[in-house]
Amino acid sequence: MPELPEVEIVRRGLERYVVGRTIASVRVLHPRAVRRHLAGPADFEAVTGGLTVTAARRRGKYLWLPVTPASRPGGTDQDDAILAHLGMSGQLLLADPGRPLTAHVRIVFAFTDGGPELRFTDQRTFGHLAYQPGGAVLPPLIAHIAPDPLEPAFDEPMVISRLLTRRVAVKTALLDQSLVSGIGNIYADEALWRARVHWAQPAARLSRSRAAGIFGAVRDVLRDALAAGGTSFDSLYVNVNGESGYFGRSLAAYGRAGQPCPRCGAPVVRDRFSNRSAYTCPRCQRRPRIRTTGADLRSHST
DNA sequence: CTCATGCCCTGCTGGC
DNA sequence: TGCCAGCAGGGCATGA
Repeated sequence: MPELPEVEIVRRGLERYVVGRTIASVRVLHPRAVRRHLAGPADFEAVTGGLTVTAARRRGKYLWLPVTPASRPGGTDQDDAILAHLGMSGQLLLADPGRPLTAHVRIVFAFTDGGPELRFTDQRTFGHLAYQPGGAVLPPLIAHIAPDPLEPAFDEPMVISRLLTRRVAVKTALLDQSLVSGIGNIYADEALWRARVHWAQPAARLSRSRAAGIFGAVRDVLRDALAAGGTSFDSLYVNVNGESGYFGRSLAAYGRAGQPCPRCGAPVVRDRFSNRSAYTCPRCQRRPRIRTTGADLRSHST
């Protein structure tokens, strides 16, 4: 559920409320939450205790906190980092230390100032944290994650060139985090709706200008969602203070099967798309005559 | 390298 | 009322 805008909202909360503070102790309450920290939960607790958080960074849907020994404030590019991915239902919530733990709290960070704890809460446990030595600039675990459309390193002409070699559906390519990061099911559908391109359009059959239109729409929808505080369907996605965003009411296609397209009024259609869903306006987004291979060939309207 | 598939996980919903 | 199937879905391992 959390995609780039939602993760960025969380990052800003961490920047405001956690950066500059020193971790006193860490408790891992569920080992799965640190499954990618190969040395295990006890090691995660041991290595993170006593460190000062110097920044809050993000690429795509990943975020990380560069840390430095409390004795050496400031931080350098060689510092380590605590990497986080929220998965489907992960939250990083501030809570006063006296407050009882809510359901699904997986990791608790307490700070030396005695102020609010940081609690990694995750119902479905698809999210995870890991300690990344030398990961301050770019954690090794995410070296394969491509720049996202809102960062300076995003090279649109290069990404379009790569996109145009893919024979999969354009939506499949947009969801490939090694091509472009930060886009999930919601914003892929919303961007394609804005660009008037059908999800099943083979990427390689797009014109370069059409592809540029898609990335323009991607940037627009990500920025709009960010300005609205992100998309929340329920209490699963919230910022560090537990507050919901309100972009959900601005969605044009995603989750709106049977409801009128805001542009032309035709009922939005839901298709099966590799064990997920794809929402399109059947009038604004014409289905390609030639379909792509594999799962896309077998997809069908419901 | 590209592409497809299955798995991880819990809570909610709808059908019977 | 209870049970179960289906759905939500990001990322990674695996195999072709």
